[in-house]
Amino acid sequence: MPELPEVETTLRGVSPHLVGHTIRELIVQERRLRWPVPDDLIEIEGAPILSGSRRGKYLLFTTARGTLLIHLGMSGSLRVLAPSLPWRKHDHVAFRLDSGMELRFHDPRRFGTIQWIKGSPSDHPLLKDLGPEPLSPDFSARHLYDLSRHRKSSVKALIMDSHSVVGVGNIYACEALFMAGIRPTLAAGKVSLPRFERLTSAIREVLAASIEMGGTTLRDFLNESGEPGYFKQTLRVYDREAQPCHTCGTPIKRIVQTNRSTFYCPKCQR
DNA sequence: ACGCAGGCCTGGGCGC
DNA sequence: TGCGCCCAGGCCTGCG
Repeated sequence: MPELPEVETTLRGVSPHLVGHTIRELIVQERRLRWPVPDDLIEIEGAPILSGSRRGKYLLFTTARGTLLIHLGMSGSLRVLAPSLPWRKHDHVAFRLDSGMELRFHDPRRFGTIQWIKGSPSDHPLLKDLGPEPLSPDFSARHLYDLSRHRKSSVKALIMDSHSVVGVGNIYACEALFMAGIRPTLAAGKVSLPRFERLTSAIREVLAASIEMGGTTLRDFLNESGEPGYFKQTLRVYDREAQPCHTCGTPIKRIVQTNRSTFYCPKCQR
């Protein structure tokens, strides 16, 4: 489920339950995630959580001893619930809190990650080379333009590259390119500065709007309602192969780029 | 150095 | 109903 808006929604949902609280007990049911859950994560027991934040799709919870990093991969989710609730299949890790609740990590495909970072998170290998946050002022048309000169790969690959900008997954890459009227296959190096202006605006817009809608999910977040219902209705090209473009009626095309599905309108996107 | 396919996993949907 | 195949919202690694 998680693209950036879902990660942000998750952060907002779990943070109030974690920040200012202490993890009393760590329970690891399955340590085989993308990388093994590290042994020294046990150090989190007894250390009050000082803050929660997000960097790209990474969730960060800081303590005086270290930082808990969680990535949800393709299928991960977090819930705060009563420890008495039985473990579902694919519940892998639980953090028992002093509040009597627990944070539970669930991930069928196990592409997710749980790491324990000592020292500065921004120096961590997973974080140190990340590009700007799409909703921050550091993310600009000029930034993309400068990065893209002489790049022969596609503009879609550029915006999905976390060195360029974080948090733009396959869905929102497709959607933003549609909004900007840019053909996903276009070589990044051939996109003009004005077109990058449109593209950066579109990326900001689609992510911000989606986070807004994540707000609806926020309320019932703890009941594991899971999938936000806003999704399908909002999407203008993603997963709409052969269906008419909302703007011009032309059938939406599906192609494969770098092993991922790309959806676009062959008429509106040039 | 750069760009891309492969691989990590499970589950859902489809055609036969 | 069952089986095999394809596909999936991410991202690191290693190859050419």
